[in-house]
Amino acid sequence: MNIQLFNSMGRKKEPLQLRVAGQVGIYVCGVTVYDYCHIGHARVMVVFDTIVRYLRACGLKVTYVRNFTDIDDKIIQRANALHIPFQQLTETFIEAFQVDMQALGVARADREPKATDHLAEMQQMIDNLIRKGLAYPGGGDIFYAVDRFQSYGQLSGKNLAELQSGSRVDVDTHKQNPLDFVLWKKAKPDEPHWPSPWGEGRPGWHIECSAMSCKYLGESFDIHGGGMDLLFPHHENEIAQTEGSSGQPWVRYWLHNGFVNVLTDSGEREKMSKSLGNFFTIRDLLAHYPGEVLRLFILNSHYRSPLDFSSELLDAARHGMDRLYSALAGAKKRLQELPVAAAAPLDDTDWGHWAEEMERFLVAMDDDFNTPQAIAVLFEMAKQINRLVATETASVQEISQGVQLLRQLAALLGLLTTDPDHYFHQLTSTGLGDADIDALIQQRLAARLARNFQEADRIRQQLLEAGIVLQDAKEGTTWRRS
RNA sequence: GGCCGGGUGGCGAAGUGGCCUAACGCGGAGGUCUGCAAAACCUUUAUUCCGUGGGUUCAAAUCCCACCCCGGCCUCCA
Repeated sequence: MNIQLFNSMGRKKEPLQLRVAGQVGIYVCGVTVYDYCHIGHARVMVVFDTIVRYLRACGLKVTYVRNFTDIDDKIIQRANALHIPFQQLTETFIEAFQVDMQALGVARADREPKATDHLAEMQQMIDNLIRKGLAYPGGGDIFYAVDRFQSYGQLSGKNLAELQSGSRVDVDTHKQNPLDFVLWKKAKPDEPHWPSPWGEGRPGWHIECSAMSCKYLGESFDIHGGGMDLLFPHHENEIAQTEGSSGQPWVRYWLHNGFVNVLTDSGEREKMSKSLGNFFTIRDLLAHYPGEVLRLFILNSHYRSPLDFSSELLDAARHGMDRLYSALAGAKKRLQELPVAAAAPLDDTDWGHWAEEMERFLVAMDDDFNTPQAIAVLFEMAKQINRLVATETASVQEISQGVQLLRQLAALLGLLTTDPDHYFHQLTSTGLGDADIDALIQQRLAARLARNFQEADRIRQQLLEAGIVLQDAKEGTTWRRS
């Protein structure tokens, strides 16, 4: 293992050196559950899912923690607007999140803590901060005093003076410094609230990640991730809270993924976000594209780069995905069945002629998780497999080994996880069932045998209009959705 | 205003000092196969132009300077 990763703290690539050899703790800021997730959320989840898969493939014991923010202003607003208890709202969208993630092939995290289950831990940390003189009460709220935390601004590369001069925040009169942030909010009427030593209220946003990550990963751990927009102020504040409270260095590596942009009607590109209302939900997209296509779309750009979203680009990703599965389909036909991916660790297997491909894939992933380069290796393998499949004299073992490695590497990216037949047959919202399609194929076969090509072409055209593409081969005709 | 990123072919996207006359994918063109197709395969698609202009170097898409443009953060946001 020779992983280099870009640390937002310091803004440069560094070798991954773990606190405890062979073990990694990783915390990723999850979603606020008041609405369906959009493609921007999909990006974070897919990116960190891939990183976790890769770390595990490298033989590391990973503990992955991903939270749900299930109490905040927007949740309260939305729940009030719908006249339902906020828990009902958050449970609905936690459930929706899980469904979406499964479709995207995002594995469950080892821990998926909710903020409202950790009030005690948060209060403990706030109490610590007060006792250490880093937090103070004001108007019933508890604030963090940023200028009492020495290295405030280190992560985002800002200093307090710069921040203040550009501040757009309405200054709360109870704050000692405009940049101070709230740890505990005094309850307002009609808001959910919990008892605390400082009166009824609810936690501020930043404190949950500090409290929960420490609970499940300890007061020091290896990797903390999230979207680029969380870098400031969220992660900056998390550091101030956690290190302020524990007095220890907290996170070793900060990873931030870039944004998904959308093109506006006027052709401008802007960040996709809930507040701008310009988002595409994962759910809507899954109605038109298999989850793996969304994954390929996301991973075909480096995780730190901005990612432009459009349906044309998704179509291109689907064609690319089709190509990979076509190679599998061809090999399956030739081998009669697809080899099962071996359970053995990647490095221990003798991949014969394919050793170079594996090496290139691993080198790409080692370099700050360069998935675009890793994907390029997959496409090159697909091409070689296609070539071998078309060569009468090719070694069956070589094909088999290639397919096995291709699937094993692709699986690290969450790709090629299903059977090609299933892949090509899914999402045919044509009204035609498999049996109908097969019947039409039989009719067409009869017409072809009778050399009635006009009728055969008519049936093919009929199917095409229903979204089905036929592929004639010596062994028979197969179909896939167009 | 401050602070970060980024500008690579028709599109997306790697590459960040010599293997770059620039990976990979999508799209396009021609061909093989096919009754015709589709898929696949072969050939081709940036030939001193890697935003613009300077500079450093034996050598730059890659380093430095200036400029232009785009995006983000500085308020909730993945």
